[in-house]
Amino acid sequence: MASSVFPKPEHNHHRCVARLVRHAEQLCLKAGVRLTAQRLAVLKIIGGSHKATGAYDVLEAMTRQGRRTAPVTVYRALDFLMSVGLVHRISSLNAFIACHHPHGSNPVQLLICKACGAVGELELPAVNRALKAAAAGAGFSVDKPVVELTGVCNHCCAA
Amino acid sequence: MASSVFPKPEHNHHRCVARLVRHAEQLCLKAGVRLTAQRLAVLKIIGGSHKATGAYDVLEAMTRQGRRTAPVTVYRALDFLMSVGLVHRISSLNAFIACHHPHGSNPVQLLICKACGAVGELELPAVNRALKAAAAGAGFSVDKPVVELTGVCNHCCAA
DNA sequence: TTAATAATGTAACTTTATAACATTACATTA
DNA sequence: TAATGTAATGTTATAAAGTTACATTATTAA
Repeated sequence: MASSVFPKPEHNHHRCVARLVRHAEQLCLKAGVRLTAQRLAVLKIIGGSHKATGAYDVLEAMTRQGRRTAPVTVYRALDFLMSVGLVHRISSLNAFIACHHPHGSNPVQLLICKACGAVGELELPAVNRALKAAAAGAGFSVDKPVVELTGVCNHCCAA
Repeated sequence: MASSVFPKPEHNHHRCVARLVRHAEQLCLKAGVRLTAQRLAVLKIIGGSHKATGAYDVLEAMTRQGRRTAPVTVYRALDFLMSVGLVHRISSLNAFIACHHPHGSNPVQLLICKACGAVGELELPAVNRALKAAAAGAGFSVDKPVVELTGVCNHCCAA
C-alpha cells in the first residue's frame, strides 16, 4: 500500500538518471508538453543527486556545463518540472528533489535526513485521506498538502 | 481528540492578542526564559493577524511603532518564539504565524487558505503517529514533521 | 562588585525568488 | 512558404528572505 523509498548511499546515480530521463520523456510525450534541452538539463542535474538541490546549485551546475543561464531560467524549468510531477519542491529547505517514482497526482511525503541530506519519498494514501478529512471537519478544503519529515535515516543513525 | 481551529473573519484580534500575551507570559515564566520587550513586540505583531506574517512584515511593523530594528533582530526574536512554541514557521510561505493554543511539544498541522491568507491549526495525534510509523518502516526516525495544507477555507469557498 | 551569560545593536552580505520586457523557436493553417 | 499565434528562452534589474561577524548592553549569579 505505502510505497516507500529512501536512497541508499551506494546507489548508482547513472542508472537512476537514465531511468528518470526515460520516464520523463514518456510522460511528457503523453502529456503533450515539451521536454526541452533546458528542462532536461535541469532534470538531470537534480536527478543526479539524492540530496536536495537548490536552484542556485542548479544554476552553478548549468554554468559548469557551459550553459550560461539566469536564475529565472532555472526557476522556469523547475516550475515546469514540478507541474508535470518530475520534481518536488522541498519547502523546508528551499530546494528541490527529483521524483524517481510515478505518483500520478498523488501527494507524497518527503523524508529529509538532516545528517546526510538524502531525501526519500513516501506515498501514504491513508495519511492523505486522514488529513483531507480532518481539514474538511474544520471547514477547509485541501488543495495541496505539504508533508516533510526531517529526521535521521538508518544509515546515519548507526553512525 | 483532534483540536481544530480555523479563524473566522469576524474574529476579535484585540482579545486574541491579549490572551496570547497572557499565555506567553505564563509560559515563559514557567520555562524560566525571558520574554523581553523586543520579543513581546514581535509576538504581538504576529499574533495581531490571522494571516501569515513575513519577517520583513514584522520589521516594517516594528519600524512603524518606532522600534528601529534590523532583520537579524526580528529573526532572533522569531527563533526564540518558535523555540518556546509561541510561533510556528510556515515553510511553504516563508512566513510565520502565532500559535494561539498550547500544543506542548506536539507537532501541529497548518491550514493555509490561499484565498484569504488566513492560517489555522490542527493537532492530529493520529496523523503524527501514522507518519512516524510509516517513516520508521522506511528506516527513518522523524525529528520534526512539517505538515502544511494549502487550500480554501469555508468562508472563501462560499465566495 | 565582578564575572559570566544572555540579549541586542550594527553593518555588510549571501541566498532565494520574481518582475518586466525583448527575442527566438515551434507549430499551424492560410 | 509566408504569416501568425503560442510557447520557451534571454536579459537586466530588483525584490524578498535569511545569515555572519563582531561590538555593546542588560541580567543574573557568585
